Amino acid sequence: MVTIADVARHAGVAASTVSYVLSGKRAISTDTRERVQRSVRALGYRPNASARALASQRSNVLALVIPLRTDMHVPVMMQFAAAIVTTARRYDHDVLLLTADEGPEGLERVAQSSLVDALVVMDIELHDQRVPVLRELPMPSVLIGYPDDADGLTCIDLDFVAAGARCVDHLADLGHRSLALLGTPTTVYERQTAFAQRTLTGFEEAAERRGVLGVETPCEHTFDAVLHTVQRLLDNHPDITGLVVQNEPIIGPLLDVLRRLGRRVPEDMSLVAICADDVAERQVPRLSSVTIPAERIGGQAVESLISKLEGADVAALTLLPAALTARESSCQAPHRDLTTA
Amino acid sequence: MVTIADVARHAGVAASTVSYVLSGKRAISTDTRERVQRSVRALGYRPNASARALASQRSNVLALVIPLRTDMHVPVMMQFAAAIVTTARRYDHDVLLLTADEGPEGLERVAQSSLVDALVVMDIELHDQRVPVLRELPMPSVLIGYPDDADGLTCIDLDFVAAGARCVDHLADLGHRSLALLGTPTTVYERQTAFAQRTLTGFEEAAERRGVLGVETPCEHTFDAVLHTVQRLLDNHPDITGLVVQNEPIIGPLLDVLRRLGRRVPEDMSLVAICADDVAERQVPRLSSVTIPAERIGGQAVESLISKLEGADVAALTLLPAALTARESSCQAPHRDLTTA
DNA sequence: TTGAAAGCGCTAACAC
DNA sequence: GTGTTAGCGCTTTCAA
Repeated sequence: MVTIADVARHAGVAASTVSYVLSGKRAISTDTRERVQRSVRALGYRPNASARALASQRSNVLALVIPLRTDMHVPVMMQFAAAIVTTARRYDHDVLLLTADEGPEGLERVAQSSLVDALVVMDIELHDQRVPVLRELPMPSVLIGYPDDADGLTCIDLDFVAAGARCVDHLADLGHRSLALLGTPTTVYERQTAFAQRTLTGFEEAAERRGVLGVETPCEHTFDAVLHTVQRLLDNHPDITGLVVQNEPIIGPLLDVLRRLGRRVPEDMSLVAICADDVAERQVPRLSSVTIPAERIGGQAVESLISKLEGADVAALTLLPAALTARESSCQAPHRDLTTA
Repeated sequence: MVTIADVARHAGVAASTVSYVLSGKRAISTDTRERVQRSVRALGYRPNASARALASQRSNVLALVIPLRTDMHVPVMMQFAAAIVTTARRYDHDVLLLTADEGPEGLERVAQSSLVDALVVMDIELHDQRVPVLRELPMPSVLIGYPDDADGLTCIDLDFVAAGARCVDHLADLGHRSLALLGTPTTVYERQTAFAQRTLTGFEEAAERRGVLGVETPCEHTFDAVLHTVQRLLDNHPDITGLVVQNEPIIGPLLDVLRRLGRRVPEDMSLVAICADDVAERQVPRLSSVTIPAERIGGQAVESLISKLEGADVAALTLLPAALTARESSCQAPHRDLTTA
């Protein structure tokens, strides 16, 4: 292994000079700098990460806490992870992967052992056990998600309340009077996962405000679950003409089920999804949707963290606006036969 | 920050004694051990990861190189990642997440800076640029995937040649004479991704051996792509009655397309997928499939790596057998009208 | 503009 | 069974 001392000897300078050339933290004469750089290349020197971290009190590693549960095995998680790793690398940081089931102790472990400099935490619940822990940790963190008590924490997320409301408004504007939210699996609500709960809130409030019926139901990922859920929904509420879907894996099956039940999309049933744009666009018909800007959220989470590491202040809460793109799956509500009313 | 010296002082012993209590690397009297453990708890001591890594030459971190490309944004990757992280934690290791597009330099970077002790590399290509690099790296690695020149490397994967062949055999046994492999997107083949190429090989060899027609076609992830690919396939080869699918995201759309084209599954068209079991089981009809044992592969990859770190020899190549589970999507080939032959 | 030297917090060889 | 001590490879203060 090549050490900084080897480079120093080769270049005929002190080890500290090599260090300063590499870090740029003090002025170096052009001659010395070039000599050192040549030696670095000649010897193939790579600074030892542990030594550097020990001396500088900075590991240049961020923790990423991600849910690896089955009810969350969805492509959008990969998009978040990709954005976070890519952005971290741009700021010369690496990413340590933690699963959510390590729990609060996992956060304490990596933070208090100085394995990482900062944390990105996903899959936030409204009353998240990790929130008080994060608050006490001696290092910055960013939550992707918005818990109930976010005091003293930095949160970034899509404004899911607005997302739920935006879907209702879109459908209500088209004349739909009875809507349903087809949500995530039950376990996600039971955990009080923030994005799901907030969407519910937005959906309810908007339905109330617009004076339309708003029914909510969770839905598991199997085809049969989709079939039965939709059947029950339409049996109990035959007037429903508008569906809001927040459940990526069931989108394909759902379209299929509606076809089987003889409901044309959008003529008989309008659909709006909350999902990644590419998912919405590769369906037939292409879905009207509120996009989940995973890249932007992930990228901004890392940038906030880097800013905090540099001592800057960052916004406590960033809720990205929920933009709806109307595509082919939603249209004017079917004409209601007023004589039967 | 609480250091080992603080604990030593509190317990009235030398720092090295604390270290030995923690590591168990030498005998300690019960009395001393308990006193030290009490001090550790009382002070909330956590060993500093960098200091430990620097002194012991072990970071206790594994690198995981995973593809975060769009053509790979599939749940099975999450399953691999989950298994790898979970198993690593069981052996007291953490996982550093690298994206495949860091390339060979990324591997050198984390290895030569001693950021990690060992590497798990996924998404292997037949002629993978990283293979020669891994061979020269001063630390163990395990490939999930099987490149052409695997000399001196440790590889673990499903036996995809056998998987492709197993699907053909299953369908041929049922009397099907014309088969097609509906594969991954073109880019995956262009990169010569190992699992896709080897499946192709197995499919071809088995078709040849069984004397049946075996047509192959890539397929993108959009609904339209599936529709056009299948249409073209059936136009060019109207005799095809058996389909092998190796493309998780299109499974739903494919079933839909076949229905639209008036082909009942399995009566008119038998289907066998190469995918995770849960995906196969949540379709209607439930799919006959060769499972991708992501948990087992990921778990075993980490265990091999841990063994190697401990100096043990491990098998150079582990190909897990391809087991086919017959479900509802495959059956006897439809009766052929011999008069038209 | 550069060098010397003191740590950073831990492990492990050596000594008793 | 336990303590002493010399590093691990780097950063950064202090001094020149």
